[in-house]
Amino acid sequence: MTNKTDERVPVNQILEGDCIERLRNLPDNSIDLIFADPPYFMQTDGILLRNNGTKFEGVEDEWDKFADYKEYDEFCSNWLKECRRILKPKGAIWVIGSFQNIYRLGYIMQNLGFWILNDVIWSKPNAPPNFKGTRFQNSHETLLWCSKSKNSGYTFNYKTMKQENGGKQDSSVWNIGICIGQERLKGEDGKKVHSTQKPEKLLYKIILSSTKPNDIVLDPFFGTGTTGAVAKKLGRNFIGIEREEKYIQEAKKRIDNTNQEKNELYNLGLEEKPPKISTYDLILKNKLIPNEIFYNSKGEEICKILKNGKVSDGIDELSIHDMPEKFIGRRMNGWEWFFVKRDGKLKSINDFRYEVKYEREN
Amino acid sequence: MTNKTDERVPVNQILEGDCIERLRNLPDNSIDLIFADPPYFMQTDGILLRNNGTKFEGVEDEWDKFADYKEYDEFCSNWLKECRRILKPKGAIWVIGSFQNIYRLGYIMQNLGFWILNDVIWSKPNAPPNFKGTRFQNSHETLLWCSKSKNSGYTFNYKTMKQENGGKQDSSVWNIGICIGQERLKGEDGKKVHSTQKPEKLLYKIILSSTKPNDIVLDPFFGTGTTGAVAKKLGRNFIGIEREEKYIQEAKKRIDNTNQEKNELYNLGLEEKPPKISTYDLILKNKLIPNEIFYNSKGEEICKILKNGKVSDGIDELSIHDMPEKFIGRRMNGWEWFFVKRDGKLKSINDFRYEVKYEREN
DNA sequence: CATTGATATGAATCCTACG
DNA sequence: ACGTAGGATTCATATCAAT
Repeated sequence: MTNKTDERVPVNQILEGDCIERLRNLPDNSIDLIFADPPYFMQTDGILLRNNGTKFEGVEDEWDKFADYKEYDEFCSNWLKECRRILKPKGAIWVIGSFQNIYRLGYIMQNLGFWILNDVIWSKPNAPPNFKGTRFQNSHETLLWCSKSKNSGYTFNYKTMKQENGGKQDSSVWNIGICIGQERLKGEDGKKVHSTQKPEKLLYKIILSSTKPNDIVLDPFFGTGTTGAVAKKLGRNFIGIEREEKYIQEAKKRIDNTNQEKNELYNLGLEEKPPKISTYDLILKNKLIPNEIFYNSKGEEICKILKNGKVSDGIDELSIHDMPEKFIGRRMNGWEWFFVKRDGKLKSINDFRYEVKYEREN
Repeated sequence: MTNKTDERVPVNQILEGDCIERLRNLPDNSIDLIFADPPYFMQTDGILLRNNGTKFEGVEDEWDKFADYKEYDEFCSNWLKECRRILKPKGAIWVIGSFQNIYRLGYIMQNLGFWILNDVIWSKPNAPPNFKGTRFQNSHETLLWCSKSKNSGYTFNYKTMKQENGGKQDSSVWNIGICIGQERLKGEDGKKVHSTQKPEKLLYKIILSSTKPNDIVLDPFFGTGTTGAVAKKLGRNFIGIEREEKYIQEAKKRIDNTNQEKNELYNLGLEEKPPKISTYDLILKNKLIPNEIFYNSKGEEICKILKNGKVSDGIDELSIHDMPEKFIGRRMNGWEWFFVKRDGKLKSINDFRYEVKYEREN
């Protein structure tokens, strides 16, 4: 099943030119996810030497220069407004920054109506040290994940991320190394192509957590196309916007050499909701027997199932979700709380819903 | 040696009443460090809560004063302005918040002229989970450490923090558990006094890293006085501002039951600079002999020391810091780079400075 | 081939006291 | 305020040469 496509939305392409102009050409409500890695406005001056006397090559690019906060704020306000316009109602945006700019971005985004879902910390185990010993080593960057507005929906593939995190709920602090080694794109001179290339693992978590297959992921500061490469691997569509020809060529080459990866996880099978089949349906299908006993997970007799699908403890006739409250003081998901006996063993009543679903489909 | 005290500054007391009013009564340029744990703005229900979960009482009966970002921003702008006014020229401020409010705070602080030195992540290994599985577990809070302005000085006890961090430069991500167990204040009913009391370890790192002994640490949202208790332990002075009588009583009791801890680390011996004794002084003291050879650490002959304290390689007469550039291409700390021979063994010229210092003091 | 050591480098608001 | 001289300062990882 593919998403509906809007012919005005040019997917899997890099749009060359000014970020704000290109955004203005995109239609309202057409993008599922935006990842934006804008200039940070680092405000460094002079040169920084390592303790061994070599020069640290930070960001000296023209694209990171702004006159003052006012000019930077205006620039960001403009591209963020366009981003919000083109997002689908249930779309979301991720923005990355560091302490130099992230407080500008967060403030502006809240004022524009974006709703922060999480701020995520990219903790870098291999960040450069503070050579001069003047502050704490700056070993993280910050990501803002926002829905379009306070009450708008959004995609979050909770179970998929839990699985990826070793079975534990994924948290707002991500430990990911900076992009070095083979992954770091280098030119013929052996120097890094882009001064701030992001690691694919970062984009992997972003895209996997908050898109569905075939969604459209837009990156208004595409650079060397990490967003495009990861989107392609995961079976999502991308749109890149980039001004500099040098980066565009590298990105095209990179994405052409990237293939979609076969991995069932990316199709979000873990996110599938249980089949909508009621206890009454299970009785009609002869999965549950009217008046048979419902047990809890410890094998204690709790109540019996009635032929109308409700359960009774001899006093009250309640839904399977309300009955647990009489025993443990709060409502529960009855599908996971109740068991019946089959061949002398406890069997979750939830299993029967999947059996019926399977039988229907085969 | 104690710091100069300003009689208008009431140290080691809790000032009862409205935060901004109390701040207004403090003199300009009188405080070394501020730690602020301000109310944060919960837009979900329109109620303003402290990070410790207690309701924040603004100006009497004006709850809706904080009904939107604008009013919250004004409140923060007001107390932050006062904080900046009362800070000494080389003073600094730490502010803690979460994603709901930290972007307001950071933006306002930058606009007021505060200069961010680091944003520090308090990563909580035992944070409560996201019960509904709707987002990433929010497992961190953010601290902003700022100097009064871009070029103002500040205190950073680099070597002390490096020592505390197992010999490695301390970083901007701090892994500290939330406050539980014995440390957690509980009322007579056995219930916690605060829902999210700050751990002492957090304040310990803040105060130890950025104050000197006897400095004055002000907390305008004092609560139950974690800042005061840790300041006392470390041999620093505190000033608390708190509006609620209940918390003032708890804080007083707590601080009275706290004692200054004896630990040489807190006196910042590690931060001491080498004695200011020149090579010329060492010649006068007969530690160095005019025209003797200076070696590098490999025992190679580099130059000779002249009677005026400069060194000469037969061509140039330079300082001990400039001479290494002729041999390895960059300036070095000559005190650590040069050696002389005594009893046939290499001896660092730096050792002589400590010898002279010791002889002077005894 | 495995191991060791030297070298290179990464979004950086990176010195400070004194005259 | 500004210039100058003194002198303090680095972590993880990849690569490559040497053993």
